Formats: sequence, C-alpha cells, structure tokens
Amino acid sequence: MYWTKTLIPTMKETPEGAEIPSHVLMLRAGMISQVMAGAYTYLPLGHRVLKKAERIVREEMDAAGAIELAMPAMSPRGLWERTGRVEAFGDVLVQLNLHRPGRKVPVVLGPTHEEIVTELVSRNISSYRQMPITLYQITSKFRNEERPRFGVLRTSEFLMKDAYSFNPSVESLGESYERMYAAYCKIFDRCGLDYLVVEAESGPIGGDASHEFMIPAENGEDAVLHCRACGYAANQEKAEIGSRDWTTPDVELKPLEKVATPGASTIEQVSGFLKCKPAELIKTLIYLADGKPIAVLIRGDHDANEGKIRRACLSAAGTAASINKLELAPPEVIEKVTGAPVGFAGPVGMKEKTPIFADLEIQKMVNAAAGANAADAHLTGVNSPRDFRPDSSHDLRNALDGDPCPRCSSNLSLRQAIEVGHVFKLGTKYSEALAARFLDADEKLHPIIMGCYGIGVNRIVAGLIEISHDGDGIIWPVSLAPYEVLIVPVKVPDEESMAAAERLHDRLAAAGIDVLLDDRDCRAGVKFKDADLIGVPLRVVIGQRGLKEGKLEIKWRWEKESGKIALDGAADQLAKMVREERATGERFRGRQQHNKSLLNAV
RNA sequence: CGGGGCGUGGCGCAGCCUGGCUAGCGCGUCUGGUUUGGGACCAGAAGGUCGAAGGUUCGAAUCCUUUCGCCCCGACCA
Repeated sequence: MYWTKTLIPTMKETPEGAEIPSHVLMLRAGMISQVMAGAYTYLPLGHRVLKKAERIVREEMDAAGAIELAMPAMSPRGLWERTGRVEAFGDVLVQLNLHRPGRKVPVVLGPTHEEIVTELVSRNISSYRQMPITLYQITSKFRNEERPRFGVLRTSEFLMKDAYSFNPSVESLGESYERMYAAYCKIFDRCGLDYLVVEAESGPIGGDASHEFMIPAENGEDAVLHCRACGYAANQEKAEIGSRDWTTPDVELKPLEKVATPGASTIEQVSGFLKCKPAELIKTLIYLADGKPIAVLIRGDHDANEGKIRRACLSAAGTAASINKLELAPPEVIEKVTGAPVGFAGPVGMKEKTPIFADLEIQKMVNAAAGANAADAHLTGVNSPRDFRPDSSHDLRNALDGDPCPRCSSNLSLRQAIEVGHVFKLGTKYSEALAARFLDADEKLHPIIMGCYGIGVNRIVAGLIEISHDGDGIIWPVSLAPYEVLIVPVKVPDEESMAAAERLHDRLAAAGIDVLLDDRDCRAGVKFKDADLIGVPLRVVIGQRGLKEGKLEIKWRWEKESGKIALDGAADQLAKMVREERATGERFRGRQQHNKSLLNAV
C-alpha cells in the first residue's frame, strides 16, 4: 500500500478530551475517529490492527476445536424476558421497536448471546452424542454503558469474541473450559501482551469456575490482587485474605462511653468528630439477606465485600440454599432494627436481636468507636468480647494492597488492570430457562451444561498500546501491526530512490508481507515522526547516500540504533526477518523488559 | 445519577471576568518560489451560523435563562 492512496490522518497535537495513552495515540496515529461518546470509526490503520487481532483469535479458537457461526445483533425481546435478563441488564440493554405494518416488534441489540445460542442449540441438539460442542462468533456487541470512557476501552458498541460450550456433564465442561483457557493463553501470547490470569467470582457451578485475563496497566478499570511470591491472583471481588497470627496489644481497655456526635453519620464525619482514624471505627452495615436483617461489622477504613457476606450467610445457615438477594437495608428497616437513624448503628445494644457477622479484623480492634444505636451518638471504648459478641467471624472485606496472601506467607499487591478475556462455567441457567435438554445414554433427560468464554477484541488493541508505547508513539508487535514494514524514501522526487522503493514494495507484497510505502513528497523529519507515531515494527529508509553504497537502512521500532543491509536481495532478507519475528515475537518480547518489570512491580 | 471542566475555521488554543472597529494566533490545507536524513523558510489564498434557542442591550463570542454535546472524578458494570 502507498501512503497517499489510503487514509492515515495523523495529528501532531492531542485532541481535547483524550487522556490515556491508548486513546491519545489511536487518535494521533489516525487509527480511530469518534462518532459519539462510546462509538468510534476505525480508520484504515485501526481497522487493520483490529482485523489482525480478530484473526489471531479466530485461528486459536479454530485450533481449539471451536466452531464459528454468526448470530444477529438483533433479537426479539421476548427471548430475553424468558431468562429474566431484560431486568438484569436494565438500561445497559439497547432496546428498540421495529415498525412493521400494523404492529411494533420489540427488539434488543445483543450485549452477549447466551439466549440466542442456547435457543439455537435447544432446537438442534438433543443427544449426548452431539456433544461436547463449542460454538463461537466474533461480532459487534451493544451495551449502553452509563459512562463510556477511555477511548476504545469502554464503548457502547464493541467487537467481542464470544464462545459457548455445551456439555453433557460437569467433567466434560471442565475439559471444554481447559481448552478455552489454554487457547486464551496462546492468543494473548501471540498478541505480545503480558497478562495475569485471575480468579473471579464463580457463580452457580462454584469452585474454580471463572477466570479473567487481565493486562496490568495503570489505566485499567479493574483492580486485581497479585502475589508475586506464589502467583496467586484474583480480582478484588474474589480475592481472599490470608490469616496471620496476631497478639492483642498490651493496652488498657477503656470503659464504654457514650459521646454526642450530632449529625455525624459517615465514617469521615465521625472520625473527624472523635479525632480518631477511620481504622479505629467499627462500621455497622445492616443488610437484608433474603429479607432477613443481619448486621455486618467492618473496620471503618475497609470496604464490605458482598460476595463474601453471601457466603458467610450460607455457612451460618448451614444450608446449601443460596442467598438469592442480598441488599443494604432501607432506612425504615435500619431504624427498626437498631432503634436509631441511618449512620448510628453499632454492635452494642441493638434494639432487635440481629445476627452479627464480624470481619476478622474486628476482633483485633481495641478501644474502638461505633454507633450507639441512638440518634446523634457514638460509643467509644468498644471492645469485643467485653461489650459485644459477634455470632460469627469471617473474611468479609475487599482485599487491599499489602494484605496477607491466602496461599503463602507473602503479601498481596493491588494492581490496576484491563480485562481482555473471561472464561466462565455457566452451568444450566440458560439451558433450563430455554429448555435446552438432552437425552443421556440411559435415556434420561437433563439440561445441557454450558460454559461461556469472551474476549474483547478492541481491548486487545487498546491494551497493547497502553503497555507498549514511548514518547514518540505506538510500538506494535509484528503480530498486531497494521503494516509489518514501512518503506521511507527520503526524497520522493529522486527517481532512483523511488524506483528502488517501489521495487522493494512490490517484492515484499508479493512475498506476503504487509508493507506500506510512504510516498508523500515531504521532508524526511515529518515521515520519521509519523513512522514512530504509527509504530510499524520494521522501518526501511531509502536515501541517496545509502543507494550510492548499495545499502538500505533498517530499524526496528523498539530499537535505538539502525542497521544497514545490502540493496541486492533486500526483499528476501527483510521478508525472512519479518517471518521469523511473526513466528516467535522474540525481538518484540526481548525489548519489553520494562513490561516484565511492570508485571512484577510492587 | 451526583461533583467538576470544556464547546470559537480540519486540529490545538487566545479573546469572555470589565459588551464596542473587519473575531485573532499556532498547526494543517491550497498556489508559487527557495529548500530537502528527525515535524523547513518566504510570499499569497481558501476556510467561521463563536454548540443551539431565547432574552437583556443602540450593540453580545463576551451578560442572563434554557437546552444539546463532549471529557474527567465518583456511583454502576451480565
């Protein structure tokens, strides 16, 4: 391709509004153009990168035995009502009415395709002999994000690979899951991404049933906890906190004292009032677990983790029944249970007898402060078990940077990350709702057991840029680069230079190399700046100086120094270099030392 | 949905507080010339409903009201 024949609108200045590197660089490199908040046009360069990522995903899915199909973005709303997901998705679901003669057809634009694929399978698979099978597609998804942001990282329309496995047994599901997991590792490796696989909330199947693939990056929206010593990694929702021995500090227990704290109902206000740290306060949260009030005690500077609270309720109840609904109690309930308005609840002297679940940190607290269960008052000198006795103690809070690792004696570090993939054992939620059943070898009818597996293709692209750029622009690995080789004739009007450039271009193209020739008649500096900006891995400069010696100058984007190769046979040599790098990605990876250290950074 | 910020040629901005000649500047674009290995120089040119609507005023980019859009922080995120 010739530069002047395509559309690469590079920009010297950063457009207003773009802040993170991937957004800034995609705009400046002429890869994308915004149409509205959360929707972008992919310009030729961006489109090529997206297609390369898509191809890698497709190749690895095919290699893993998944079968490609294509489902429509549009589907009837009734289908989503049957699984309860019109309500579950809420405003995120994009809905519209098609006007047909004499009626309106309510339609949703798919945010994902469990319903559609499950219905398809329910009509076409009825025997254990037809399974296992994994179906996938790579299509646009629609989610009305309440707040699209960060350029291409969070948009309302995005390209997603979604795969669904259909299995006759939990063991079979495990095998499908492992295959997808392994395929994901290959995909992200090939894309040159350094990633972490983290444990995530597992849902109905339980156990080791959900993993997220995360790229550690400063601008990531997700928080993950990672132990560098043993490799344990989990998202913040899921991360467990290890227990450590501790000793009660040898401090005199102060008497319980009621202190007036008029109007102070938040942790911040109370700690300001009592001149103590949030960590010295006990936060008392009243939840409704399937309608029954419970009190949850968390240290003032910690955040409650609802997943952990759910599990604590279960173990306390001693039943296998799941908690369907866990929600913060409304003010009326709080007043009824504690006898005080919202903001003054405490574990000592609640009006109604309520089960108290304490976080493990609570027992270590000495002379703490807590709500007095009376308006405008708090208690100080609160000590357990002298003043109150929790019904049970559990890990109930979100893990934080520096918390003990649950698997070894080291500590967890908190990292920001971009989620690029998710594998999940779904179970029978959709197959039951949509009657996707099969007959087993004993002629018994069962719901099909499903798994689902997603990859955000746009996020691969943006994520790579986030971790692979410098002050001059993007640094692509060969696998994702819009073009693998950029030919830069220094002086376009010079016939000899252009002839050599064109010849090289044609030969590389014929050899199957993605090659771009910058045939713009402008100063060399402009072309070099743009070359660095768009980040093509291998740059070939053709200048009059070099031509006299029969040499070309070549430079990998990530290297400082350029090298020289002979003009004779240059096409063959360059093609060989590109093919080697395609196969191994070693040169790129070798230059990614800063990212390795990023993965392991504290 | 709360909090904050911004809308002025394609891009980045100044002007607004304190209303007043023909709305400026840099980059880009086009023409001609001189240049030509890391974002050249000279001369000329095109390109604007100052986001939109309403109001105040002799007069509004500027003041007031409403509204639309975009960005950031928070809440939310199968």
